[in-house]
Amino acid sequence: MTRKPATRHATITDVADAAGVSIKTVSRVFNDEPNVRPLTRDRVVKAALDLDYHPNVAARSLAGRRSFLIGLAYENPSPNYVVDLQTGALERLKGERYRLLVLPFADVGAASGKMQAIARASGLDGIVLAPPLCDDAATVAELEACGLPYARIAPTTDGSHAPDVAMDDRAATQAVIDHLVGLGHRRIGIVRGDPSHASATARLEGYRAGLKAHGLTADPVLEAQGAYTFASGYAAGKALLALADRPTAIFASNDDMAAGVLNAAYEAGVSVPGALSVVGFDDSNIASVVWPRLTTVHQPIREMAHDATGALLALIEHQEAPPHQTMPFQLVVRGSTGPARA
Amino acid sequence: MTRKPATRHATITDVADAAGVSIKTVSRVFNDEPNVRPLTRDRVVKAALDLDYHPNVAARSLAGRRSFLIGLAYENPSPNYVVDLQTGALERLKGERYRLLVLPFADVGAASGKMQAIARASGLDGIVLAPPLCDDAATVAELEACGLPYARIAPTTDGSHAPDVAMDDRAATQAVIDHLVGLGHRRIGIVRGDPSHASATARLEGYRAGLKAHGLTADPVLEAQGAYTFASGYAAGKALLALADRPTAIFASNDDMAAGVLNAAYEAGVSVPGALSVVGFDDSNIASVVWPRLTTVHQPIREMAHDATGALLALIEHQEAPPHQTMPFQLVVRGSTGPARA
DNA sequence: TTGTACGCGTTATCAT
DNA sequence: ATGATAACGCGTACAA
Repeated sequence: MTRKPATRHATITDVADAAGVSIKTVSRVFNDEPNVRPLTRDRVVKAALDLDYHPNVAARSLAGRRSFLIGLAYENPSPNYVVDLQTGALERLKGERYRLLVLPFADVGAASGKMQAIARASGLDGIVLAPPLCDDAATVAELEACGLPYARIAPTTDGSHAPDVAMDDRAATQAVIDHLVGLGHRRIGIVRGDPSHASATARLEGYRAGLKAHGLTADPVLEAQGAYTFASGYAAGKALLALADRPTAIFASNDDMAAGVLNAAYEAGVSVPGALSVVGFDDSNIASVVWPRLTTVHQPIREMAHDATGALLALIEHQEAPPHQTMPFQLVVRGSTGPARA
Repeated sequence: MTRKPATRHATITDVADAAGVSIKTVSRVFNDEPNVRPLTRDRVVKAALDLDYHPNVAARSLAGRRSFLIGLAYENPSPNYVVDLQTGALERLKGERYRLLVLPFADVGAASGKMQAIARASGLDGIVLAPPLCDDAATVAELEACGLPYARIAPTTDGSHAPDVAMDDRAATQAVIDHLVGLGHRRIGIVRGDPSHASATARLEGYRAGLKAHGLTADPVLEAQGAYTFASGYAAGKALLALADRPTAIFASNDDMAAGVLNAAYEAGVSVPGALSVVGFDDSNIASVVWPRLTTVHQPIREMAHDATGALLALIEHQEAPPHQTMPFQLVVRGSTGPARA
């Protein structure tokens, strides 16, 4: 077993010496700055290659006053959602000098008011806020106050000057109701999302508005409370199916809960979509993994995370953000919905 | 709209002045070094609080020659697995000064040979390697050569001096076979995992050894190839069920594929567990979300990630790693397995 | 127990 | 187009 030689890594000075230029010129080359002759550039590049030189991140951060680190803050119980989020952000960062720090929180309370401290402790250049943090007034106010650049993914509330990439949850949910009513359903239940997520409210509103648009009256009994988790969907589904006058269709405010409803239906011996139609929201991985496959609203989380990250970069580098962006939603009809029984 | 005041953050010098001490003393306080009178310490702490002082991460990294950044490298198609991995690592880091950089790779090839460059580009102090990267000879050799501290999660191969937290995949799979044979199954199929994952081989070996232990001969026809994804499991399940002399039980090398098999069974009108028993591996989120719930091997991924991260920290800070650790596995029997038909 | 002085490897300013 | 030199904010010998 050989001892690791304490090889000092090559520094910018080494490269400068080897290339016969000053360190400033090397710096220019590595920062794609103008005013360096192609020939000089080549010499520097070659010297760097020879010496296996890599700029020191810490030194760059210290001198440049920026870390090239951005955070992705979220509080979401669904692994599928989380991975989509990360993937989108990471994809945008590919090829950039920025790196991503993931910042999961157990609940909004754990993040609220501490965001600035976390950002400084980690030396972040900016933060991408995913639901429900992006809708937390305290968090937004804090970030706004301390001037840290941030962007929001799928916010449902206003009151922020930060760039964001949103989707119209309310309209999407209305489209769900249209679909179900079109299949002949009249008694439609809902499993509400975690009330601390603003999206839960938007979807509930869309549900009610959808019913109203078709001349149906919302029945409080059919509005079961969930928490965006599989277990909560299962429990809510069980309750809904135990109703004397039970619904022929259930809209779950996300896919994980819809999967729970599906399970409750199996247990109750209610066939889907024969005796019960089920709709989810998100079109996350799980929607295509359960049986029958879920009819759901496709929410382009990856793209949203991607674009929000891009907006944040623009904000950091040019102090200006692209305009507010709204993504189109799309109802994906699969096997879990069918005509209402005559 | 108020303009953000260009407030220079307080530095260690400001705190030193305010507390009437030297910067070295402040440094001592913030690094929990001995030899500072309680009274002095209090003065420093108070001054820091007043000035809202937070140590500058970049300066610390530069002067201290370490970034307090560790990477978590993986290549895994299952969101559930990935989130468990991250959660475990993050839990261990809670309260420490270290931060986590996630490093997902599209495939081992994308990581192989580039790990060192990535580490230097991001200024990592160390890396946690998850499957299948932890079993990639090139990656391990590279890390070994450049002397970057690393730890491995659930490795299936040897040839590394790094600490690791493993599980006996082979024995676990044998236990699966024991369970199935105990239920009267004789014709047992397998959906193999992605061959680039060493775990796929270990599980295949366990499968074969399990059969042999019960005097059963392995039938190549029953060894379908999968890739650890839902879709691959679905395809493999379909193929297995289309066999003239089809299996009465199928062991899928991970839960995602087991869910795929379940879907294939539904489509083929084969009832589970009535006409077909299905077993997964991992006990990831999806195992409890499909119907029927999957009998599977519980792999404590979070704990493994947690402990491997801890081992890495020990390696970084004390140049010595805790001994190799093996986690116990556990067969979780749920609804997807039942007695073989007479 | 406390302080001084230097170095870490860059970026940035201002010459040239 | 290029270079000299001063920050950047902190850790660390070494001294007191």
